[in-house]
Amino acid sequence: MPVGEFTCAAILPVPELPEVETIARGLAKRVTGDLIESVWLGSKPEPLKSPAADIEAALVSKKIADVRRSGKHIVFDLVRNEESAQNPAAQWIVHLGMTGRLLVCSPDTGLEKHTHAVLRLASGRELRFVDPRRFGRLAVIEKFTPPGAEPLSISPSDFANVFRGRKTPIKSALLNQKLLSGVGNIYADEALYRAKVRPRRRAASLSADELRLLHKGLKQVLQEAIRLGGSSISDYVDSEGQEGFFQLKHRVYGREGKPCRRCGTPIKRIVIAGRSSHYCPKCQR
DNA sequence: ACTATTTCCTGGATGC
DNA sequence: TGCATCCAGGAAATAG
Repeated sequence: MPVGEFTCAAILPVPELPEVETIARGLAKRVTGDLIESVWLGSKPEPLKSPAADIEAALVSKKIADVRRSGKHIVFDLVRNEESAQNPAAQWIVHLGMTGRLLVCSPDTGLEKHTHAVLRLASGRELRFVDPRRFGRLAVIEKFTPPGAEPLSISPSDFANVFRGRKTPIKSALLNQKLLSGVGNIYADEALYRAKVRPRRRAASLSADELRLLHKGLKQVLQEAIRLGGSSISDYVDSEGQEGFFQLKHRVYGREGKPCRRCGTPIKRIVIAGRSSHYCPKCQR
């Protein structure tokens, strides 16, 4: 499956901030204004963070006023049919975990294995949640607040403060959703490469310059990935879900042993807190 | 208050 | 060919 410089993650990436952004935009285009007529929730308790009855009660007879991203969460603003979009009665929160997908399809489409939720829409279509590995989560809440700061809007000084005094490796700090919301394994590695910082460095040991570079590199790589993902939204076909939206050329992630694009040194792979981490031993210090 | 480790879960890849 | 084993990783739970 790996094709050229792309890893298999290019075909079915674990959704991080840019992927979730792309998915939320695609969903917003397709289901905004639609009415949820009924809800089916499968498989016992697993993917449900709220009780099934609560989810059903919150969704049924609500109109989807908006779909957007917050961290790695997809937020559906729900309003009662006759009400305006201004004051959502509730929010449906979807976390895709590693393998979660939201499909908009015709009711005739065969139910995929591991389908955990089906929303029947007034337009005649269905919105389905499929998640083989079941790390994804569904919840309803009045008003969602992300645990950490948005990497795309945090100020440089707030960004620096996030890491102040932290002894944990910078890689782990980047992955900590209570600090920053939305950064996953791929973009953490890619941002550290751009900042020329090794993933094992203690977060607190980064200089002001390195923190500036890390902030800039993180924003750049996230925006680039959103841009590339966004360009393929127009290719969405109802039955296909969110396929093929990811086209970023990784510089380190999944490139163990391959030459650094900057200096040719073989990229190293190490494990930090159980997560694979990739870096250039020459460019990153 | 932090930090590190373990656990959940399944499909795909690998090895014998 | 088939079966066992390993590995991927987001985030919550647990332990220190």
